[in-house]
Amino acid sequence: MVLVSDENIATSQAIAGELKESILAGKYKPGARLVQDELAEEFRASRSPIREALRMLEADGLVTIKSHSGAWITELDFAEFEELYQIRERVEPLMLRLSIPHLTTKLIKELEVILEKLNTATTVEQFLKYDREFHLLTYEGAITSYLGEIVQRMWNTTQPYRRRYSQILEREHFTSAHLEHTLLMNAIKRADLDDAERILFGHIRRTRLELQDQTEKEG
Amino acid sequence: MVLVSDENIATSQAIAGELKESILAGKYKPGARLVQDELAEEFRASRSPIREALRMLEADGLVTIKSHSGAWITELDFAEFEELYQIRERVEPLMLRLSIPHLTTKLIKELEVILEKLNTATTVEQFLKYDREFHLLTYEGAITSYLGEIVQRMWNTTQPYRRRYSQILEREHFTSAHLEHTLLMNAIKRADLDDAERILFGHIRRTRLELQDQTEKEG
DNA sequence: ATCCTTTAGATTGTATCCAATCACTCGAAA
DNA sequence: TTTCGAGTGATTGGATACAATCTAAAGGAT
Repeated sequence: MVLVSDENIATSQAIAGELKESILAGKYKPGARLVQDELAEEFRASRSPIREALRMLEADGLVTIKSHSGAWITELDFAEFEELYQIRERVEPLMLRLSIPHLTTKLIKELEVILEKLNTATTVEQFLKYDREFHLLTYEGAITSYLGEIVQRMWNTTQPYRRRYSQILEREHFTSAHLEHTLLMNAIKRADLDDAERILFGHIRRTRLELQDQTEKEG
Repeated sequence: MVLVSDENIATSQAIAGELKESILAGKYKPGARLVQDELAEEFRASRSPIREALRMLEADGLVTIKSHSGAWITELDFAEFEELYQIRERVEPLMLRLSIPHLTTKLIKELEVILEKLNTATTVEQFLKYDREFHLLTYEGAITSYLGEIVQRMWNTTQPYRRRYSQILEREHFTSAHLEHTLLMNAIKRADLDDAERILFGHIRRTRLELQDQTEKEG
């Protein structure tokens, strides 16, 4: 990502960035409360920038604020998780379509490296990491103002749940994912927009349906 | 909409709400600067809640904040407008699909009343008003957490531009829209999800392409 | 004349203090 | 035993004061 936009980052932004990293890394669990005073002490700042940072994270969907009450790490029930996946099915293929024509050969090589790591991943944690990197990198070419935000936000909020749910999945799932990722990679290299869209749609949809099945089995 | 959620509204929220109304009503033009001190005076409050309100509006996409510099009413160039329409094409049909099964007969009657007004609208301003009401009401049945936000946000940010661009459109456009709205209404009454999705997709897409053509003609 | 640097004013960002609100405990009454 | 209500401590919301930063204008050098 070529970011030149903001030269002078306010501390509220810096705090928001660090907190975001922590949340995505799983330091805070969904539903965990964030107390302004504690955060202020942790970041050696007053509550003002903390409050602003929390608002920014709320916009990212990572934090939920309730007035006069507090801030919590956003928690999704399964219905909400499913909804986000349905949105992803519709939106990410578009993002991919807008991206592919602008992917450089350098970026495509990078994608192949990550795909290799993804296909040889042995732990769930590795799989999650490279899966995220791979997909988000395929969108790198898209020059967008809003779509990118929406997509990132969905990946952010579903992150802890992807971790949780992927432990349920059968081994079969990962081999399907493997095949789909390879097909996707080929479509990208051919710059076949329609095919790439179709594969990605199917990929996300299949994952959603499998999760649905598995969680129903559990009750 | 049945909203019971927040009992005790903070003043920052109240300010955000009022500002939002003003912006959508066209009081501030896209690109206009919002100075915190001036807003504070206008709302008889200090800058703290103003700053929070601006952050909330930023999340709504109505305002753009640049650190150490200021806040402006979000301004879209035509490419961004087009992008939002492309997202709408993908996302709103889904919203409609989720909504239709939960539409009550009372709501459907309401829709027919608005459709009648829409079809007999004589001014662009009337058309815009009833068009917005009609479409958003067709989504009323959808029980969603994120999708609704996304859709509302897109209607919000494109509002001033729909006004601007619809003055360019030929009379032909409005008759097409008329026909599509009627087809959509019928599909909704039949609860034909696939058909409704298809019609809505085409409706949004056609509008986008016509706007593209017209603006290219102008230069 | 143009470009760069400096400087003053305006505006945003942060710290601190006080007020408003919430949540929870404790106690009393049914 | 349960339920309701008052009171208290903790936490968030808002006001004010000060610091940091940006912007634009003025002046000097090339």
